[in-house]
Amino acid sequence: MEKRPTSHDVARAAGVSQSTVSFVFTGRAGISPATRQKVLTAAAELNYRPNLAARSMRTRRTGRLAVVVPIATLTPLTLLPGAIAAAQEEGYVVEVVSLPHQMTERDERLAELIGSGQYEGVLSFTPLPSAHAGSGPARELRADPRPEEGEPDQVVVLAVAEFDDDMHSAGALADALPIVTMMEHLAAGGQRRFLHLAGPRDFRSSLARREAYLATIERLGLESLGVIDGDWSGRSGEDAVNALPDGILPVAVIAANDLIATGALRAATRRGWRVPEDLTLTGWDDHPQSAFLAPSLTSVRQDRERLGAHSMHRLIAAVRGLPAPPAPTDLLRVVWRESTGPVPAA
Amino acid sequence: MEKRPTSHDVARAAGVSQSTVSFVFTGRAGISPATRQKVLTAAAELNYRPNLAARSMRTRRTGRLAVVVPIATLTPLTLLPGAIAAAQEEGYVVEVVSLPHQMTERDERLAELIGSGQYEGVLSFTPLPSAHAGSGPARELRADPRPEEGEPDQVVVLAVAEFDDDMHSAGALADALPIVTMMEHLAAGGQRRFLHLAGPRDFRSSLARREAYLATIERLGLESLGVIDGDWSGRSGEDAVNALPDGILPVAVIAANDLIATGALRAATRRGWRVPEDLTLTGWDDHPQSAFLAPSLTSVRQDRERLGAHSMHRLIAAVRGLPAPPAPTDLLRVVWRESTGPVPAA
DNA sequence: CTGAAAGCGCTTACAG
DNA sequence: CTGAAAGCGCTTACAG
Repeated sequence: MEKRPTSHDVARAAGVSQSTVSFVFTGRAGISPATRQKVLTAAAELNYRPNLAARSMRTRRTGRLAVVVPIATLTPLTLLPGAIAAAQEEGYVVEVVSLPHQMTERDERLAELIGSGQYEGVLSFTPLPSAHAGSGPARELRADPRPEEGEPDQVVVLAVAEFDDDMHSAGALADALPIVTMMEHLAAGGQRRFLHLAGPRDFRSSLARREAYLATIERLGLESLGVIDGDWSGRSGEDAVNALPDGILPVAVIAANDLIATGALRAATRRGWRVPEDLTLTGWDDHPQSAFLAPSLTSVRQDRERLGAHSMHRLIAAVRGLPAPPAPTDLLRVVWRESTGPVPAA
Repeated sequence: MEKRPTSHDVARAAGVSQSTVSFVFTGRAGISPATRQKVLTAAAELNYRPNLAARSMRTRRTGRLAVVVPIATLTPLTLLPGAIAAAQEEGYVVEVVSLPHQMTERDERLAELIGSGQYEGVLSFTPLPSAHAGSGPARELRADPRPEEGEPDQVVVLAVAEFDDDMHSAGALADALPIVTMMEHLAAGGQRRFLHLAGPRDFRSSLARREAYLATIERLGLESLGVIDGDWSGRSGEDAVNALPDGILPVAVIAANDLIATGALRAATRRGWRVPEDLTLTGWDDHPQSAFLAPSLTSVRQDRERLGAHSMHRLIAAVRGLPAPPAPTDLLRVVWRESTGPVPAA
């Protein structure tokens, strides 16, 4: 195993100075095509690649971004492929850092990360402690670009707490719009009585769905049996439906996610309620299994790849001091299935 | 925003030479406790942190590992948290790199990655092209440690194609053992007729389950209706059960994963077959929804966090030239539920 | 259009 | 036990 060739080696082989080699590789203007070609040929021959540590030392730019993920939750991981691909396209490398669960440790680790000088930006898939919101060496960005020029040492920290800010900025309740769509469809089909199996109150996505439900009940003059709080789990859906009194059928159940809906379906089946004749049911997330339940579950599909890519583009824009890119639209789509009766024409 | 302090700044503040500061931070022996303390105090005051790019340039070690994930598949992502945490504990930083789907592009990108000099090791969650197996600047390691000393420039590339090698090395069929466990239990309960809904033949995990199924049929002298190939999808499970002739009940269906099992359950329900009375059913993966199907699905739970951690430890051992750590055991556990009848006592 | 030279912040023999 | 000095491989004014 020989030593890696350096720009000096390339320079010698090409018969030019070392700085010329550097100029070629940094794409600086003013190198004659002939020289450029000589350098490139020599470099290819030697299998030369610039040493990025050395470059980073001079430029004081690392080209690295960190993505912070909570170790316990897997859901945010599904955003990773899109985010990573987006960063790679922009010439960044992304490191995934997992944060401890315990609050104080977590804050420490995060502070260390931000202060390490290793990253130009940090994207958090988990809510940030308030200490990092707008103070200290880091700033939490919402939508505004970096205000000042010429301070590449500033680390941009961006929390993507479920992308709520962005989605909300795209129009009130935009992120819960499918709830409205589904309810309107069911109401048009004759459903008058609704029930919402909600997620936890401390998730903004959960709150948005709840609000969309309530607003739609109000607007369309429907009857609501209420909102039953849950914790995203199948158990909470099952318990909720088991606790329902007899004689409330027919009812349209709007669950906050597929897991809750699956639990609800299980309970309804056990009680001998027919779906969709007695009870219609909708979920959210479109898990792979949902299409194969009996009956198959109407749900909402999210383009998580585009969502991940968008969040990364937002971070990179902030790092570069550019305005935030527009939030993507059409990320959500209702997938109609048997649990809501006849499938409407697309 | 001031400049980051350097070791010179710390030296000046502590009244020692710059090399002494370096010695303290690299943990070199032979620094008096008093001096050490002075340096540490000054460093803390200035909020000094060694510049890792500079260090990396001198030491020629990057402290960075890459994890390669196929962009389209999310399953391997569930191994990430464990792998990342393990690397962090060992003092490495891990970058996640997504590979293009197209074969030739993919190989190029991988070669570039390996040759980039940026990583001390590469862990692949996707099978590697054969070109990288044992030739070129990279080596694919299976279980043997790095043979030679003193060549830190060598990049260790480790493919974790479903961890098959490792699992197999832990004992033949160890990774499909739960299939045996489940079949023995069902046979003990009186089931004589079995059917296997398999996954694709080009997955080693799928093959192992198939072999375990066939071997157990043979060993216990059971009747097998055959093995029906599938593609891991719910559709393949649904189609398989729909295509079954009448009059084969009772039958014990062993599905290669939960998705196939969910499709099979749907079809069985549609045909009016009672589960578990007429047909018992098992899956694999223990998806969150599986516990809330009606009936709930017996499945196999994998400790993916430990699996991810193990693969990372294996890579790190190889990078350091140490022997491979022993493969973890007890990573798989059968979760008994309604779809196989009365739950056995734990 | 090209080159000589300084310097980014460290580590590490080497000398004391 | 501590320090002066070389050098890792680059980028970038500066001079020609």
